[in-house]
Amino acid sequence: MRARSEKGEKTRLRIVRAAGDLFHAQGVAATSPDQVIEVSETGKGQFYHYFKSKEGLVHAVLQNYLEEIHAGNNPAYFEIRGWKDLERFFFVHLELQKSFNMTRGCPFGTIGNGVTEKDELVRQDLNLIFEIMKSNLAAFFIKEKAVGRLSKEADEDELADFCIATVQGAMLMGKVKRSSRTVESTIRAALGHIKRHFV
Amino acid sequence: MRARSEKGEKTRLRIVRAAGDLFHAQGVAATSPDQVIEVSETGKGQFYHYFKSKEGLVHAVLQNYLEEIHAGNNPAYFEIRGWKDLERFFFVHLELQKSFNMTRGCPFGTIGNGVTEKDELVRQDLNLIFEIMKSNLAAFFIKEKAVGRLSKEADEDELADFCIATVQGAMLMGKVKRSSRTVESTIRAALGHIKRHFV
Amino acid sequence: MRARSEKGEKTRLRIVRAAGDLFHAQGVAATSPDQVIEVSETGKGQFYHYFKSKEGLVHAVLQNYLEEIHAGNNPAYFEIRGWKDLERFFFVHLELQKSFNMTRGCPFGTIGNGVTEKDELVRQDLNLIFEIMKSNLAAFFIKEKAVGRLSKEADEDELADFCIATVQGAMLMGKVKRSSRTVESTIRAALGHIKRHFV
Amino acid sequence: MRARSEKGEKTRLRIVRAAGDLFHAQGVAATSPDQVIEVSETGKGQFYHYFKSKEGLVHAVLQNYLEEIHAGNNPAYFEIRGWKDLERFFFVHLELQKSFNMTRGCPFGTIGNGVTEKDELVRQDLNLIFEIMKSNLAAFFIKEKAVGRLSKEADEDELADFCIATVQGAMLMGKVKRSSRTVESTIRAALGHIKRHFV
DNA sequence: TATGAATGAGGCTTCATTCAT
DNA sequence: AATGAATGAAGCCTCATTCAT
Repeated sequence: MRARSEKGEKTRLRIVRAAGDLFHAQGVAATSPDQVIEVSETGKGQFYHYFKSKEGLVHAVLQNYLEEIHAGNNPAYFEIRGWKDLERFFFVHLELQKSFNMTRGCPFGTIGNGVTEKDELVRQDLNLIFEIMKSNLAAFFIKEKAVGRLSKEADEDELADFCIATVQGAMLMGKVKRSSRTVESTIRAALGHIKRHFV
Repeated sequence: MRARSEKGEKTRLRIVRAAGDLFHAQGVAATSPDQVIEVSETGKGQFYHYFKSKEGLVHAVLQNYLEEIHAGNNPAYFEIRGWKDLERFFFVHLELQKSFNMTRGCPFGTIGNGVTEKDELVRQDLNLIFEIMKSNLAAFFIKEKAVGRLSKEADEDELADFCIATVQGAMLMGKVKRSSRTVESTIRAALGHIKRHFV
Repeated sequence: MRARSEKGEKTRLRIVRAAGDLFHAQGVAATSPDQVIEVSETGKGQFYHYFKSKEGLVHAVLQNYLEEIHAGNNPAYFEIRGWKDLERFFFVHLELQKSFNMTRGCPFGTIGNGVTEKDELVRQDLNLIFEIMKSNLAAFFIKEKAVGRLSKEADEDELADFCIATVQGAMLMGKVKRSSRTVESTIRAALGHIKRHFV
Repeated sequence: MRARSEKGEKTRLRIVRAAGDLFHAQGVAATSPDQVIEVSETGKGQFYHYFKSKEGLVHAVLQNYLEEIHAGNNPAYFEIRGWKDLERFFFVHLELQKSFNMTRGCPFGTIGNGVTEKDELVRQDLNLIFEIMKSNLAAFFIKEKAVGRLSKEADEDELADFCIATVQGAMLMGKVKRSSRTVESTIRAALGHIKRHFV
């Protein structure tokens, strides 16, 4: 029983991981079940055994990211406890991008970009992920305000949204330019902007 | 002669416009030549008469944007002469997005996000467009610095890149959230950041 | 298991056989996958499930001929043990052609004629088939020489090549002329030539 | 008037020559009007101005060969006056093939190979060309018999057909093998066979 | 004579999914 | 859980031809 379900998990995970990587590299629309099947070394039947459709797979990939985030297994998501962590939040994204030679953007941004009006489910999945990211950032700002390090006028939610948008925009530009330069300068500018609200 | 080329141009333009809109709405990967053909009300053969491939069409669409920009026919691209124009630069993007009920991002960002390593040509086209946008913004900052309104320490190129990345990120988030709220707050934050460099 | 692979084999074979016949009738270039699909009564997907491309199908058709030859199931390929068999080798080809009312040539010659520089794989497949044919003929000549019935001066390989070229040329002319007359006379001349080397 | 028709002739000829070469290289079925237009550097309209269809073009190409033959401008067709000329007839074909690095067969054989039941016109064109070739060869044999150099039992027509079939078969095999070796040995064998009928 | 726009059918291949074992 | 056969729509592109100028 154990062995069987373990093996099952493994196949499912293999598919999810292969799909996640392909979605990140080429986007959802450009990735076919066949490709995922090939990369994950599974069979056609297994694919539709675990996922009811391609959209279901996108959902599963996103769920998997969520689980990683909750379990603290995702290198880009960690609790932000201090200013250093905030800086790390920005630079961890740059490093991710660098590790792909600036050929990819943010996995979520890439998926989000392809979302159309018929992909409502996926859009909500992404929204949730970004909300969690935002809460994490906002929580930090709230705490900083509580201890008086962050100006009372600062809106913690807006600051958090600003961080995320800035990272997304920077990564997108980094991908188009195939260069980390402006990613870095944009990140530094964003950090500079936030710092101004600190006393 | 005239008439002929006029008619030809018309068909070609119809295709380019239909494609531009579809790419903006669904991304390049999710848009098929057949769809473009249908929307533009052309024949299959005409498509490949004017464009050697789908990639060629993407290139043509981007070239078309460039021409619009150069001719001053693109509502989002105008010379930035003063602070008001800079604000307008940001808000014009938000208005564009609103006009599609927040279901779309930036046309260039959307295309850029789908770019992979094999779309080098398209990537360069986009790069050029963003470079022109950047020059436009940087020129404004340079002038402001010259007249002493912008701090000497400010890096005009970095400020320009920051504007673009910020707009791109904001629009992407706006699309995922289907909401203009954070787009607006992000834009305001960005403008606030830039203002700080002004005396 | 058995049943599955049997059913699979059946579809695959149906396609291969339909393709083999169409290639023989019209040549490879004039035969479309769609035609093969229609004649074999399969689905579009199945075609590409079993063959990775049209060229792959040509390869498979040729492999299938090879298997028939090895298994002794091809009426045109049988071990040549005596002079009667050699005559039969020639006339079996004429009969094949007659059975199609002189509208077709040799299946291999027809495919071979359409080969271009980019069809290297197919060319090699054909080469192999002709080599096997040649070995069969050469083996006969070697044996005849061994027992002293064939002149010592005769080159067995050249005789074998002569047989094959002669059959190919005769069939091609027979097809163009839509007549068996010159096929027959050419075959007789070739046999006459070979006989001269026998004592 | 002159100038116009001359220019016209030139365009037509350019198309015919380009087509002839492409047909020889890839066969008729694999050659499209577009390709011919491109290679001949003409326009679409010109193509259908001079030829009513692709089949019409094949016909024109073959007519052009016929004209060359009649005018004595085709290097492979010359009056056979003696044994040396007969040898030359064979070797001129081998040389042609060698000049294409053994990647092509006989132009007529290649076209003939693709002929199907619906290409009756083309088949007859080819037939005519082969008949002319045959007459040329047969005329030689008749003369040789008349002067007593060729045995009375020899059938001049059959010998002529044998020559042609042999050359066609040899060239086809040469193309498949990408080698001149067996072409040469087959040609020599054929010449040897014919010589036997000479006294 | 010449150019090239227009057309629609078809060619080759992949996609997304379901089904049978 | 796993395999892979089957299906048909669709995707990208070329073909052969006609038409307008």
